[in-house]
Amino acid sequence: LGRSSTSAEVAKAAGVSKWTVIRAFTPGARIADGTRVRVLEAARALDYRPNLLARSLATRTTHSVAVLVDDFANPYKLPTLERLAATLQRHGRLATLININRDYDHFEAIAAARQRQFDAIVLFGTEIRDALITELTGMTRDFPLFVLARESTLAHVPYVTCDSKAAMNELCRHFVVRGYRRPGFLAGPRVMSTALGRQRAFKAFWARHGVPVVFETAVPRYDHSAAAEAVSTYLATTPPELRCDLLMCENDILAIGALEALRRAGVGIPENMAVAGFDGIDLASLAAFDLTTYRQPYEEMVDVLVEMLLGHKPPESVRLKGELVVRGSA
Amino acid sequence: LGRSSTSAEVAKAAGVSKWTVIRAFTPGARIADGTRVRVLEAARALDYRPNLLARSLATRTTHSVAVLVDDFANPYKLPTLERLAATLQRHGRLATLININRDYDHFEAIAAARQRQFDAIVLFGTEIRDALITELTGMTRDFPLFVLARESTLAHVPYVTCDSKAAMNELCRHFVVRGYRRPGFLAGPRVMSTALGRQRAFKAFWARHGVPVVFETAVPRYDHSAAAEAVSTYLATTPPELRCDLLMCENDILAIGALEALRRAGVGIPENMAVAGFDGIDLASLAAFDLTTYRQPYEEMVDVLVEMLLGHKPPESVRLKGELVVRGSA
DNA sequence: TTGTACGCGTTATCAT
DNA sequence: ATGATAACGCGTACAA
Repeated sequence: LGRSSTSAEVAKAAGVSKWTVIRAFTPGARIADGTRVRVLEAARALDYRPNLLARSLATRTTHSVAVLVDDFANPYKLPTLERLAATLQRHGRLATLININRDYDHFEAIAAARQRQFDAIVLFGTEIRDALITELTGMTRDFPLFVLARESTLAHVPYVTCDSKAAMNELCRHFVVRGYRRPGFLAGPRVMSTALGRQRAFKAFWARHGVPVVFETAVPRYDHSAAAEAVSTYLATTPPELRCDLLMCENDILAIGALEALRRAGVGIPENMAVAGFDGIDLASLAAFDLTTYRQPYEEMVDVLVEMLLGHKPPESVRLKGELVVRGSA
Repeated sequence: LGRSSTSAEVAKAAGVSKWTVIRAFTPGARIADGTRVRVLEAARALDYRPNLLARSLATRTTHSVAVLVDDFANPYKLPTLERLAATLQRHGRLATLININRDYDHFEAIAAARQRQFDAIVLFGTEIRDALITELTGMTRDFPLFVLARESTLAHVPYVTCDSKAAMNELCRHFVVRGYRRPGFLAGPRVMSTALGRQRAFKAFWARHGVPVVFETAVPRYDHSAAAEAVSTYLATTPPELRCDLLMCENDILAIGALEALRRAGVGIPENMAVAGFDGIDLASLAAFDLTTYRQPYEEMVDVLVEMLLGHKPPESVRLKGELVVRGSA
């Protein structure tokens, strides 16, 4: 990226040794004010900037973290990525985005991250079995791996997520107050869904209240059309009196798909069937959706994650509380 | 990221010199089959992987590119980022996401990218004056800088965009056929809007047809609520008979905001006012929006960009054709 | 305060 | 085919 000058060149220009140049750029290094000024001038003239690659090779730290993502269909990932990148940047770190897909799996990603000497790896809501993580990280207890927006059952792999239990309790208490008594749940892909624990918390709540969950289904992708299809099928195969009166969806995208199907079928929302989502994506507030949802505290989640990443905070799994957002759909 | 072994360690284990170890990992290097096998065995036992940092220092190429983004409000950026990351990965490159914002401007980003020896920089739809780019890249003609989803007027800075002129012509021909004769345009922030050239192309079309554009306004952010507000104001201050009968919005997010305001005001869509967007985001297809739009060929855009990035294709600015998607809103 | 030697882990090139 | 030397640009430790 453009031939830049080296410390040796600046040294020659300033009439000092290259190590003195390094010192001029090292905060808190013992160097005479006079020479420092002279060096900085020469450096500016030559547009010198320390080569961070060489520095990393020497210091064994790259100040860059790998962020693994496998589902780009959910809009909430965008502001989260934005916040994550910004927060890391504020601390002098850079985030490298690694797309996990059919052609590039977790193995390859982690191998690449190791070879490139990343300081840490963040699994951002990726679908992966915990056993696989253990295998990938080679059983190492101090492998700098963090999970964001998903739970892990591995004690040595800290995660930061939205507290599903607290969220579901708050949502369901609201549903109870509103008089809903025939709850249903629309889940996403099994592995991911399990790691989120939302369905579990949802069922636990109603079980405690002695209310049966009358409908449960899972769609293969976090995709509004998949959700719409599932709901359409449900409506087509279930007479109105047997249907749920409240459909809790695992995330907002699924909820939006559900709304679509209900509207198409002429089912009144929320009179005939209420709908709620999860995440709190920006678009949920549109009148077209008016979606009741639970907002993930993604800003705080990112902040906590980065603190752990930087070692400012001990690496411990954290579940953060979000915020119930009541709108017209439920 | 976990202490990995070095070529020297493998060398000792295999009873050869470290250069022989390197050779075993260098495709097309002259090495005896026997020793190669022996080395690879030792390497596997020690879980050796070449340190890409050291390699980069020696080869002066990092195989990683910086992607600068400043607006995360537009959902179409997510699939584009997904594709960009995936395509680069397929070629052994990694994409580092740099968030441009109030605290971290283009200067800082490009400085960081240079210091970290990125192979190239991609400006992904960022709002920036061309003059500033020249300043940032130090007038260098061969600075590996590319612009995605935006036009640049700098001859030495290649860009890849959706052809605004072709797109607007296609959209407007459709509008003409449908009988719309009072066009209006809702634009985004000025600098960015100019670089997109959509408004210009829109006006040019109607000028050629001798039809005046009866409404033009710009909102300060690409944000649905800003758009809704602007449209509400327009409706409040303009009697129905003076209003445009077609509102072309610079992107889908603005269009969705416009739809919101029109619905709230009880304006019939498309009878009283038709609405069209641009980008072709996934959600535009929802019945709640049913938005006529123009789909950016983001897959192809990314592919072409990466080809240029890798030097497989000469770095030339390209305008690609997208696809008109006619739906109920216009 | 400043200069020197050496190491970080690889690649390129030359000598054997 | 293999080993040795130099170089990539910077950091650390130590000597002057």
